[in-house]
Amino acid sequence: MPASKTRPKSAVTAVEVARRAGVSIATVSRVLHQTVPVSDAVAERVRAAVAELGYVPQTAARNLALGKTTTLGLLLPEIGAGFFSPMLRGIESAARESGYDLLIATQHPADARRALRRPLGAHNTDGLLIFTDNVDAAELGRLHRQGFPVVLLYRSPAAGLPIPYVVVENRAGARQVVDHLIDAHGRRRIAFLRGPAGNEDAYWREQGYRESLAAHSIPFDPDLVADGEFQEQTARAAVAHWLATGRELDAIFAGDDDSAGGALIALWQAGKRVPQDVALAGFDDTLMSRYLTPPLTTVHAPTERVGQEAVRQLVRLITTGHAEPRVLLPTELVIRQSCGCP
Amino acid sequence: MPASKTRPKSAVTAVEVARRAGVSIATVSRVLHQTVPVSDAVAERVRAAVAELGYVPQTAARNLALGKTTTLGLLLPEIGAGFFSPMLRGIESAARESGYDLLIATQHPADARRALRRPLGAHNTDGLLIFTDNVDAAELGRLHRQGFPVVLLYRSPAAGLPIPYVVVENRAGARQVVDHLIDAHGRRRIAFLRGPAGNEDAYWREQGYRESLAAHSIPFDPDLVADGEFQEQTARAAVAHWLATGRELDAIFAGDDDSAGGALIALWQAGKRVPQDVALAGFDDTLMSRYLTPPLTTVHAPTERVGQEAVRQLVRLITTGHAEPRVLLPTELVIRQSCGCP
DNA sequence: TGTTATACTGAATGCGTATTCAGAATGCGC
DNA sequence: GCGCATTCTGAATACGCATTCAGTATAACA
Repeated sequence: MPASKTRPKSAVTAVEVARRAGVSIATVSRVLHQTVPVSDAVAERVRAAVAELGYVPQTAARNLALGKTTTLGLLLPEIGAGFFSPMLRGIESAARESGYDLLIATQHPADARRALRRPLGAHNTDGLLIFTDNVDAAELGRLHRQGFPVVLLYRSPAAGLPIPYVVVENRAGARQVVDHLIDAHGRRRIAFLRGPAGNEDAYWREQGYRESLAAHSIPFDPDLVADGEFQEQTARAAVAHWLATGRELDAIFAGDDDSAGGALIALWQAGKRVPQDVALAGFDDTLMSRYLTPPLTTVHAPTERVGQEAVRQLVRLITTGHAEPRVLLPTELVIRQSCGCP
Repeated sequence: MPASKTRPKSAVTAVEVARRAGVSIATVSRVLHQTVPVSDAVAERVRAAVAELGYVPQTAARNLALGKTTTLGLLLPEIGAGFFSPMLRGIESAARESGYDLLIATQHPADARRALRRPLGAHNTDGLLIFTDNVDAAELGRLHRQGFPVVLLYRSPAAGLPIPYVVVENRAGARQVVDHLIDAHGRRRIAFLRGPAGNEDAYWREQGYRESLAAHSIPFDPDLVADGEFQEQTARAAVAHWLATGRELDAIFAGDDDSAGGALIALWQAGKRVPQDVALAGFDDTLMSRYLTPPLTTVHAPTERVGQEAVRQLVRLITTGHAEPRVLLPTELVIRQSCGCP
């Protein structure tokens, strides 16, 4: 009896249920899964035994026999960053609706050994939702080659890898806010707080920004672009620097709401009025944005839906082998007061 | 070959590694787990085979053989409520450090059938972190009787159940803020926005509030207490009602930051200045609180540490069979401007 | 060189469930 | 009342890993 002392003997097994009901374990299984008709009398006896003993099939054994886990893996860069909350809710609810459990793991930047120790939860889950830039293309390629179901969130796969992904309309959203700043409020010196280099959201938001300027014949001015890194502190410093060096600007489009918050602080500290002196807009529509003073005009990203949609695609991929190659969710301009609207 | 068509044949098993390395599966296992010395030559061959084949032990089989899952279950009432973010981060990081995976589930109020279908992840995890009021005492008792490791978060077990739990110093924290409003700012008509009935945090915060009043010989006035339900909307309505009916008050202690946010909106809409006319304080120190105008004086709840500590205790319980019956984490007064401080 | 201790290794077994395959019980027609 | 089709049911097996038990080769010693 290997490991007999470490294993809790309390667990009720199908054998005991079978003995109690006077049948074989095969019949127990049949009653539980309704796969083959079982005579009423026997079924009733089995059900009674199950109830009395409080029998619950052992997940590990079930997984082994079935060759699947009914579990979805979620790989995040770090947890609890505020931004993830709605996404997590979407993922959790969609997973539950589909009957899947949710296994969460985070991948920290300098944590390569973990990937070695347990390659991304393969064999541990039926599929993987990946939302992190720290999984390199090679790793993704490996998973894909093995036919392991993967869906990417907020990120497209490296060229050539046909891995389904779910993203939001960053470019169009950015285009819309900047258009609004120009068209509705007549701003033309619009600065941009860029996101982290290599970040896809950051890239497309900048594209939208440039596109809007171009459409309004406003020349792109590199002096009006700085790195906000999607971080409050960095953004604050960048804006403070602009103001200290007398940079002329009448609006700021922040790459995300966090950096918008930082910009707001810097503007306030420099005695600039928002939106009178400088109009401000962000991106994401996080919880915080409506609590800022003035409330932040921003672009709503359907984060919760991203989570739901990703789960939906992943489940499709697992069950049917096919999924939408790319799901693009619309963003929506949310007008509050920081842009100058009443 | 049962289920041969549903099971992916791609998975590399220990048998293949063994064959390739010219050894038995026993030796493969020995090399991987370093339990028994293996000659260098053989070990090297095995390691090479593992690398070439990309072998990863099948979790389900491993769990079955070992009788444990190395996974912690987390049961939440609902996910992504902002408040959970830091807690989740604490839980995740602590779990990872201890080498455990994290399985997340939510328990929705009217979801009794789920509890029947799969009783709380027993047989699925090695232990459970429970943070919800929807698990009744009977269910907890059942788990405890089975010897299944459970730790409660932000909640104490029903009387008599010796289940370890982790909570924060609600009473002392509340006492401190109210003391501050009275001592530092001379407020004496201090209203209280109570949390949900039956919620433990809500209960102890009210106790702290009453205690402070009593210590300052201020009579408790039921007219200055209303249900904020820890919700912005409800709190806003309650405060609006107070103001509309001319209730006299010079300060509001909100049971949590969300209701403080609601109170702030109601005060602002009624033309009351904060903190000049009415001082305001909250509880929790959520991300949002420093973005309010004026920044919210509140009580910092060490939410992330609660998560970490709960995991630590749960792991102790799993590995040693014992844990601290009760962990009480300190809160800390965070003074910003909404109370009247400069 | 023979003997014993030592260091490794492989065959066999158990974990608990789902499923297959063949056999037992039941019902039907004649 | 017998044979045959039809339902049901149980024994056996596979899933993949970890472990035990019984070895076999090697080194140490006399």
